[in-house]
Amino acid sequence: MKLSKSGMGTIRINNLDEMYPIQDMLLQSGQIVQYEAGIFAYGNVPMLVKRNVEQVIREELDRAGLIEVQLPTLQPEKIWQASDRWQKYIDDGVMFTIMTDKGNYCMAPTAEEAVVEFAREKLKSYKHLPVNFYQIGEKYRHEIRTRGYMLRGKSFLMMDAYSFDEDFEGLEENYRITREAYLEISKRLHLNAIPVVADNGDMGGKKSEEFMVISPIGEDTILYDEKTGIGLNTEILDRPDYKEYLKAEYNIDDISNLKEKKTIEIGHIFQLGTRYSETMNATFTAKDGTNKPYVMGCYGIGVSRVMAAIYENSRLTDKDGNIVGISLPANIAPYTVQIIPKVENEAKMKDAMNFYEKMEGHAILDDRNKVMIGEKIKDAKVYGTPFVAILGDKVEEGKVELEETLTGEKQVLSIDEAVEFLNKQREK
RNA sequence: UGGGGUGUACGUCAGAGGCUAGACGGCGUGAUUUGGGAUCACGAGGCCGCGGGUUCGAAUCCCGCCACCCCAACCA
Repeated sequence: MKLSKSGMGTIRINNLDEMYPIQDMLLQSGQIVQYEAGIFAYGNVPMLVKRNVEQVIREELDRAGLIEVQLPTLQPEKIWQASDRWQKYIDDGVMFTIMTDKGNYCMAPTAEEAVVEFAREKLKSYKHLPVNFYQIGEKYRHEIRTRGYMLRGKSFLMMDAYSFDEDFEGLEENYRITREAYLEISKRLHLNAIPVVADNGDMGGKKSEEFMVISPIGEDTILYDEKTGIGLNTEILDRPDYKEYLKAEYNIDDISNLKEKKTIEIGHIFQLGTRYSETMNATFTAKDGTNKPYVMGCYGIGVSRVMAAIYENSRLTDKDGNIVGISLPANIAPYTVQIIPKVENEAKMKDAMNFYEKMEGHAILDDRNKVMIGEKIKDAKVYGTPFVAILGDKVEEGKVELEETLTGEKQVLSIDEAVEFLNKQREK
């Protein structure tokens, strides 16, 4: 991206929101625009960050054997009538509906109905199972209370997967595989997600786990065992038999290690069973020739929420702890480096163009005229590139001064060395 | 949906009955500058959230509404 063509002026950040400083910075610098509570536009960089998050999720789910599909965002009333959730969702007020004289529709708040409709035409025999379909698509929920900018909006990007099995043993396996993939995904996103059993620990029947990332901006609270890394629902302590229960289920006997931690819920996985397949009459032919409802699971990750969490984790501070910018992880940052040439110096400008082209789309070039270099160096902190490269009078020709924004460490490299070094950073 | 907070310029915010509503950024023009948020000059930009009231006079006081934010609740 060339800043001279990006419409960017110079940016000065004022008083930042204490609770969500980075998202406020995105707002003040025009990288996101709020239309009303919970509805945002994404500028180039946040949009690409979100896309990179998607890509990590995609790669890990594909590796785990899930199949990507795309289900409709505009969903007809009839499939919701089939599962008996149309009126419930309207009464709850969470669904955006479109009523026309030729039929009623909703903007997908979730996709259990849509996926059952999708699967029933294909999965007719036990021979076609197991399957786990996933999609990454926009979801719409009329949240009465949105929260934390993009952490909980009315329109948000979600990865939602739905597994289909013959029986509960199959479901257990699909669930286990997806759960493992979730842990890999959270590692690659630099978010240490802890699975927490969501339903009071009543095992058997329907199991569900939330993936919680410890964060001061979290909206939930969990009990975290600092010794074992196990996360627990705070409601567990309300059980009369909690001591025995913790020992039996988690082998925890020292409760003093349990600490309350604020967390962000980035994902949730469920063993659904036959609730949807039965009500929607979606069946397959089993080995014994009888028709049986699918045994289903569903699995969600809040992609835009993950993006927001990554941003809030990427704050750049000065010696006094003031927040001065953003430094994204190199494997998520769409641009690895922001190149700042001295524009008036023709040789440096030529070097910068050369460098920019060799970065093959992974660099921002600050080629704006009439902006002083000092101002550019300051502006370089708001797009979150993990590195800044300065080509000024102080550096000899053919070389760049490369600074890691997070640590402030500087090194002088030739352009080719810098390209190689930066490309390697992205692999991490 | 219960409790709390805030609405004044593009942004952050002053202004607590009195004349033409301010500051600092940002934006525009010109000059001087040019490695860690330059300086000066000039300029554009406001129905002081909306509606009603009190008053000679309201951004300011009163009533109602709306919006946004936060806490609970719910969710990814």
